[in-house]
Formats: sequence, C-alpha cells, structure tokens
Amino acid sequence: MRMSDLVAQTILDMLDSQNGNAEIQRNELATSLGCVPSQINYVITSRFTPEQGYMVESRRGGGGYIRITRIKTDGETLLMHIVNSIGDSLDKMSAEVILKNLYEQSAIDAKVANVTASALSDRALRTAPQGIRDNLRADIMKNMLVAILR
Amino acid sequence: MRMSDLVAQTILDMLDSQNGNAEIQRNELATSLGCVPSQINYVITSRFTPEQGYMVESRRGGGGYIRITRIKTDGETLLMHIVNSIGDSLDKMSAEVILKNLYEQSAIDAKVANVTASALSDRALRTAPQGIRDNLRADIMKNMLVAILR
DNA sequence: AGTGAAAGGTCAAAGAAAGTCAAAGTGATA
DNA sequence: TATCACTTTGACTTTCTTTGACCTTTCACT
Repeated sequence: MRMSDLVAQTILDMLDSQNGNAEIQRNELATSLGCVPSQINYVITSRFTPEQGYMVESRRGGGGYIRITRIKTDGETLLMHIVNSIGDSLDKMSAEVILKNLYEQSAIDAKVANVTASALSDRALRTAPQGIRDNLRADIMKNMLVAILR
Repeated sequence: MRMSDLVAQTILDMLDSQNGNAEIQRNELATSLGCVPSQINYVITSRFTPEQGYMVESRRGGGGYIRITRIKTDGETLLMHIVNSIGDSLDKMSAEVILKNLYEQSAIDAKVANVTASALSDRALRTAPQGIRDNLRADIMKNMLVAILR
C-alpha cells in the first residue's frame, strides 16, 4: 500500500469513528505513520478537497492542528453537484447565476446569497491580478458552498 | 487546550457573567491558571483590542488591576465600526477573532460567520500570491460585512 | 520628599506547529 | 522506451505561543 493511501485511510477512519470530524497533529501523525510531515499536506490537498466534500481548517504555532470535516451530504446534494461542476475558474456572471439559482431553489437564503456574491465581486477581488481572479473566485465559491452545507 | 485560549475563555466567561465587564489582577489570574503573567498581556493584546470591540484600562502599583470592558452597541453600529477599522490588510487570525466576536455579540449568526470565515481561509485564497493575501482578505471581509448590513 | 514594595508593561528570544516548493522517484501506458 | 501523472522527500518559511529578564507606575509609610 502506498504511503499516501495509508495516510488517507487513517484520516478516513478517524472521520468515520468521530462523526465526520478529524483533528490531527501533523507531526505526530507523520511520525506515527512513518512519513515526512509534508506528506500529510500532500494527501490533504489531493484527497480532501471541497470537491470531495471536505472542509479543512488549520492553525500553526503551539497547539496547532489540522481539522478535517466531512460534509454531510445525503446522497446527491444540489450544492455538492455544483461544487463539482465549478472547475478551477469561475467568472462573475456564472457565479451570480449559480447563486441566483440556488436561491430560487431554496438551497440557500437571501442573506447568504448576498454575502457570498459580495465576496466574489470585482470590488472584493480588486487587489488580485486580473489573471487569477477567476481562479480565486472558483476556490472561494467552492469553499463557501461547502461551508454552507456543513 | 492552549494556555492562551484558556486565558481568553476565562476572560470571556467573566465578561458574560458580569455584564460585559471584567476586572482582573494580572498576577493572581496568571497564578491561578498556571501561566506566566505576561501571557495575560499577550492574550489581551491579541484578542481584546478596540477593533474587536473591547476597552482595556489598567493600573499599576498596589491595588492594581486590568479592566476589560465589552463595548456595547447594536449590531449595525458594531459592524460599521469594524468595517471602518479594517485597513487594507487583515491577517487570518484577526479575521477569525473579529468574526467570533461579531457572533458572540449576536451581530451575525453562526452560518454567516462560518461562510465568511471559509471565504477568508488560506485554502480559499491559495491561488493568490502570498504577498497580497492579507490585502485580499481585508477587501473581501469589508465587502461581506457591508453585504450583511444591507 | 524619599523609599521600598506591589502591581502591571515591554520586548525579544526560544519553542512549537503547520505551510511551501521544487527536485527526485515511480510506475503505468502509449 | 519516452512520457506523464502521481508520490515522496527535505530544506526552508511563516505563523502563533510561551517564557523570562528587565522597566515603569503607584501606593503606603516615614
């Protein structure tokens, strides 16, 4: 078994036994599994993405941690479906259409729709170079949608 | 639990039970929690700043004290105040502290707090060059908070 | 006023995590 | 067998916390 699979499996086991919530210490886990710490990051970024229904939060420094949360998705949620359809770039118009749709289908309420839209506006992203704005929008949108589901 | 979180929680509990007003003795609190006195200062300067809606007064010498007061205003005023206090850069921790605060003071609900936090996470902003992330965070945060107000 | 004890304040160094990135390795497959 | 995607590794960076030595202010008492 590949090391990356072992790491992923370990995290999945934790998620299963802890109701979809796993909090790990990077160095400790790496040591206990016998890999380098950055391997953990690799596994997380490649296998615990929003597309796959996970939220990841972390903190550095003393008492730091990495927390992975599995989004409760009862089968094929509309929201997850959308997260998966986004890809790595999302222009403003499409973002707005998606939000409007979600709102019309009562998947999100007006306030959340508004707040989300404002995070994706050009004004909010004005410091980002033009070239990456749509990529940013895609990432932000995916992360927010997953957080809404949580 | 981190010592700094324990200190912060202790102060928050006092604030809650004493109508937004906590008066502590630095050495006594440090001793009772088992930390060094300057830890108290660290916690106060990192989590109970004016931007976050707290006033801190203190006095040295015999009978000295540190008094922390939660500035009470209605949600709108608080929000506007915070929007205005955010400059053109905002690090992740400050963003989180601000959101936690707004939530604790019922200016925003849990879902909005979560969604906003996820829009400001490093993962959501990973495509942005390091150098501008905090600027982006400031812009996004301001736009979202204003949208909440609307 | 002068003095010493009793607070609290400051700051920088050390410690404790996690994050990044690019180079090197592996393996399936065209 | 050349290539391409996925993995592994480790040196270096960034962020947050803890600690302690030293500083300043205030008070009570001569």
